[in-house]
Amino acid sequence: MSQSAVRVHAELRSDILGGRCQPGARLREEEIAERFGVSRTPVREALRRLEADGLVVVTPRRGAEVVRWRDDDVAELVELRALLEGHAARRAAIDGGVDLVVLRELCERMEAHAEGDAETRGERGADEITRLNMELHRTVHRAAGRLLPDLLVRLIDVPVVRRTFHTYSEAELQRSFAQHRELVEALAAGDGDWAAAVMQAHIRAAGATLRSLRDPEPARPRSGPDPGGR
Amino acid sequence: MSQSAVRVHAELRSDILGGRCQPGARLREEEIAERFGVSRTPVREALRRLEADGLVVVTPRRGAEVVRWRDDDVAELVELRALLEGHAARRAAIDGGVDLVVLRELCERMEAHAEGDAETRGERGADEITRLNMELHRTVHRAAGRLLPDLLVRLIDVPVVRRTFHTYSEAELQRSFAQHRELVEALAAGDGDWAAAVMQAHIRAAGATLRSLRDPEPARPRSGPDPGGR
DNA sequence: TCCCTCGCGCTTGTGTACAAGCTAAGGAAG
DNA sequence: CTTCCTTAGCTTGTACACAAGCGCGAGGGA
Repeated sequence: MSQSAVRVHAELRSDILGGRCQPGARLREEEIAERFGVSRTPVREALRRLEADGLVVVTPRRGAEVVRWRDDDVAELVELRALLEGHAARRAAIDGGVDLVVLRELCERMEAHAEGDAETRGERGADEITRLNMELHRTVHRAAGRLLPDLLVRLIDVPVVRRTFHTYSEAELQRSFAQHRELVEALAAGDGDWAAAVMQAHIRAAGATLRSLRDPEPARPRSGPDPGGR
Repeated sequence: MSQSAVRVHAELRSDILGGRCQPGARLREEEIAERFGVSRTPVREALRRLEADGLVVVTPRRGAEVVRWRDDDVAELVELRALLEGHAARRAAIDGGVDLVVLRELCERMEAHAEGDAETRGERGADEITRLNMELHRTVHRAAGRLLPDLLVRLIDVPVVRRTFHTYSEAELQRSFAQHRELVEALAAGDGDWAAAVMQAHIRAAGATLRSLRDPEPARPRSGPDPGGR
């Protein structure tokens, strides 16, 4: 799985996370194989890995399709992230094995990226901020243990989470940055409870944005099974 | 992946969980293919799924080997199980969507299996108790959400956890059963904090047994990187 | 007009052959 | 005798071909 399969996996993953694949879209093996100029074998491998990542659902004789997130799933997602990332922050603060220099640098780079006017920043800036933010969180997770990061992948590498920063208002963005700074401060102080609390607030704030975003969005006509068609 | 791959996956999984595969043992594709009378293709699929389950580790050009658990991994495992299963119990108690009848029946069947003398019970009885216990826990998880059960699979379907009941003393077994009963009572009462506390105690008690078990066991000479070979 | 059934086509599941890379053993040189 | 290099074998990665199942549409009958 070293060469082709890895490439296909990474590419498809990026497509799904970046929203370039509609939720529910079928992923036919041969089509993907043709697109990447490889055979179906590495494609199958990539799809199975995406399934393990929780990004696609594969049904025995029907193939793979991009996973669809329901509203209650999103609510549970936020709940579990708050629980686990809060725990991660506490452990990182207590164990003291987290690299504060790296964290502060990530904070600075994020803030620098947001410096420009929100209008001129565009999608590209939001993508970069998203990347840096995920890197920051991941750094905390790694400091908290070996099993935890693998568990959190399924909760964080999710389209729904990935798009959050694209929708943040200026105020929400600033609050997010402030929470990052406070988190670093709590970690530096070795205060587990403080770190956990900040992280929980951070996650739940993002959750609130997500919720308000998903309510008023009738963009797609067929968002559910149409009830009685006549 | 519907027929052969599923069978191979299930079989290998059972072997690993049952301790019939040494941790660190290499799993060569052709060997397995021959054993099951299939080609390497479904075997590869099964191995990738086992990797997703966290039961094997596959290195790019070296193939798959049964995962090895270090002592700190086990400690973290207990920590995370206490956190997540505690949360699951709380949610199940609050939401009230858990089937108490099923839970009580599982309790009864477990206790019935333990009725016989510990000597006459043997391995077979411990296996059955393990199965029932996992079914009980899983029932609680399912009542707590849709994402949580998938997350917990990686923490529960683990050789070390699976073997717990084989090592319980009579007293530990009875305490475990009592905690199950108390958990059901807390769930019936809809008391989230109570349920979470019982579950946490239940998990951590098992963790203590695990710890005491792994300390005095110099069975394998090479348990670590031998320091200085001369 | 509606429903049931038959059959065709598309997609995935599996088997097989070949290519590529890693490991380890053996030989030659210092 | 030790060490490095070469080569051979083994194992995984990929391509390709065939088999099997499922869905969907067309056609016929009630």
